[in-house]
Amino acid sequence: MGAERSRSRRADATRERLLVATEELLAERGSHGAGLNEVCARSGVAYGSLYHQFPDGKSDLVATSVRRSGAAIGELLEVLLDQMPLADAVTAMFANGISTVERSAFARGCPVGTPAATGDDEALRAAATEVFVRWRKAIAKSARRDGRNARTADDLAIALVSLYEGALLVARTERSTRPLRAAAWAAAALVSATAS
Amino acid sequence: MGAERSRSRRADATRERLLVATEELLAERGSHGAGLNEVCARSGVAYGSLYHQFPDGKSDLVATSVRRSGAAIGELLEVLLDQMPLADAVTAMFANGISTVERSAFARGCPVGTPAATGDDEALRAAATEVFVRWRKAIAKSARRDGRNARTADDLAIALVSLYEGALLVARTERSTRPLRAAAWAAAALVSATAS
DNA sequence: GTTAAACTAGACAGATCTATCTACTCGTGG
DNA sequence: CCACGAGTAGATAGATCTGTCTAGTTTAAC
Repeated sequence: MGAERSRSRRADATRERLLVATEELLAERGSHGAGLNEVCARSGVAYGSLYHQFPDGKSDLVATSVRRSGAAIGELLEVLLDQMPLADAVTAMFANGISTVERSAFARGCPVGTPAATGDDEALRAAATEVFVRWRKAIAKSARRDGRNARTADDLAIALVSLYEGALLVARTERSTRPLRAAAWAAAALVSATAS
Repeated sequence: MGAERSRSRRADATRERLLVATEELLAERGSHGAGLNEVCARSGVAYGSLYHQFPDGKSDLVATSVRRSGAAIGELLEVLLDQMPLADAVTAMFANGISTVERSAFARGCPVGTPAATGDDEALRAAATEVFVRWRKAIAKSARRDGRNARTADDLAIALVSLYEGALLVARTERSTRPLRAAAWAAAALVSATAS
């Protein structure tokens, strides 16, 4: 489908810089707090270039950023789930979350969940939903492989995604990794408690 | 401490209307998305009155609102934990969350977690932290009463709060109560899995 | 090398945001 | 009754936000 029109290297680099800056700002302050002026300032891209790359404006930029961030995390998750048992992969994902908030000195939360929490924009909401569903499907697949029935696997997957998002939110709010460590422990307990 | 200066009935009513409107808007769109113009429009209070009641402006209003919402939920939680076993109280809190998002047609999330997710304001962050700590302490106390050791009780309490916040976020994003129902199931499983 | 399209650049307009300011009304104590 | 402070009211200022516009630069095809 895509029919991705080819873009020049320079344009690709501009898009990339814009998306990186947007992702950072969204993870820090959500969609309303991420102003396009600051996106441009942080990325070093001129205001006009933004509207050339994203003709539908902020809504387009934000939805694209959420999809991109979500896909990156989803790929990591899928690779981990292919390489190790569910419990270990989940632990690794929480460790990744800890690293994210620590590296940013508790400034950044989840680049998907944070904007989704405040979004009144339909494109953003749809993009975040797609991301959450992808994550959940990957987890549920692994959970079924361990012998759980479909319903249990789905519920477990949904709960793990919710726990991850909530723990990131609380950790960032409290400026402590403790919520993420406690959630990682709980996630492991949950995985083993639901083992067939 | 407090030394709460007495206020007239009229002033109290004005404060109340402002706080109710602020709480709604914060639960819908977070702190950056809740404009003071809209707070006034929704509450029917004039702009000037807002700055009379909350001289420190938005920061003051938002932090007060978060503390108030958090205290109300905390009181409900504490009452439930006094009246029934931990597992039942947790289930009731999730049912309460389901009712919240359903009544607002998935427009509103948690009036504490939603603004906290996007807040770059220190007063807001501190208020939300206080609220989370209060909730967690109530849960941990109940968990210890059931015979869990202090560490397990604390970790369980933190995880349950995170799960609640995350499930509200995901449910609102996906416009479905399924995440909250799955999280309620997971919360119950977690409580029973950690029983001594 | 020339030309057209893709891309970059920043000024500008209109809306909205927070905060302040002055004028007005209400309620209560003397 | 009246005077004074508490509270209400909305206009206004200055900053910031999104989106548009026009002009200039780079890239790639011929």
